[in-house]
Amino acid sequence: MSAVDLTTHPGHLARRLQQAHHLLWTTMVSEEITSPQFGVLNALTAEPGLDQRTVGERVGLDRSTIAEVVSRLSRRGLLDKVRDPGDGRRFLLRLTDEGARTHRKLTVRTARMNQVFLAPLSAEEQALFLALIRRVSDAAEGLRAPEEPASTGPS
Amino acid sequence: MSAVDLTTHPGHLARRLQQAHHLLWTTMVSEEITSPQFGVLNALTAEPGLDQRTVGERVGLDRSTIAEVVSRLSRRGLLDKVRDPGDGRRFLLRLTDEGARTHRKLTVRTARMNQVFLAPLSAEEQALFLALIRRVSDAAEGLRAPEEPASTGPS
DNA sequence: ACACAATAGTCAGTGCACTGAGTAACTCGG
DNA sequence: CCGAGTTACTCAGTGCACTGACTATTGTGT
Repeated sequence: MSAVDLTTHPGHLARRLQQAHHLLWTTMVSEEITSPQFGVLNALTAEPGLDQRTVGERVGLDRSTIAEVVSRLSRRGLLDKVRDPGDGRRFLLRLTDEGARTHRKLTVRTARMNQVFLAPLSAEEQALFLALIRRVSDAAEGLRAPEEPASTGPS
Repeated sequence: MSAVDLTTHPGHLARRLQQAHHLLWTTMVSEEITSPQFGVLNALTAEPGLDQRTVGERVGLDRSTIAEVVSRLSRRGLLDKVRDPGDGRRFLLRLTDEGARTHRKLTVRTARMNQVFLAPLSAEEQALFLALIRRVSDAAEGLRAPEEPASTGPS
């Protein structure tokens, strides 16, 4: 006994929400390009020539995951990856023409998909919904780095 | 140009939310047992002897994923898996003593973790937050099965 | 009883996500 | 200039998640 109601657990609901989103994405946007991959295309549309780590930061992918996503996109010819001549550690990423075209095409579809996804909510609820998720995520993200502020303390 | 603001995309935010949750879970609840695994323990606490497919349904895991999760839990001795004598296709699942103990222990910690996770929101906002996620997920889930009602139409 | 459909589960393949260990390249203090 | 630390990336290992193909069992209709 003493089982818990999972529908009051934000983690469980977050997982279900992502599953629901994945379902809509594959049917309404693309079966080839995933949502994180679109995020990378989008980041490189905004800032071409970004290095791999920074792209990961923009999209919310850690160093290992961004490497895999980038290698898939590059294998499909959607982006180019070249060593930074000024810093031999970095890889600079840039969309190919086809990458840019793919991004344009998917942008339209994602907009439609987001509308359908959020359709059960009123306009105010939609804004509130997004704001609440952002606040919770940002707060938890903040717990990761202990912040060590430029100490005004002793020594 | 014409890049999009990902912070207005519910899919992106859902993914970030789950990452944030994962971070808190591993630090505050357990590094061994994952959130989906806890879901399975919880379902079997509520309804011991459930078959594998139904457990997956309760927790929101498809047939392939529930198989993997169950095999991990069974390998660690947290549950037993036996053929249903009445239906040779089914496996019936039941927690071991250690499985039940683990569930009890983690229940306390998940409650604490959920508090921390939702701490940035007021009590009303928390309730609203959970309700909104549920509504969006349920609605998208409903789009999966086309519903084909017991047709009153022509033969 | 026998063929056909439906159901429970497995398996292979792909993709996201995190950790920890390792490598190459840069930076900074002496 | 040179050694120590930092940074960007890779690689191996684990785990969740979905699809599509396959097997075994059960259930149904005639």
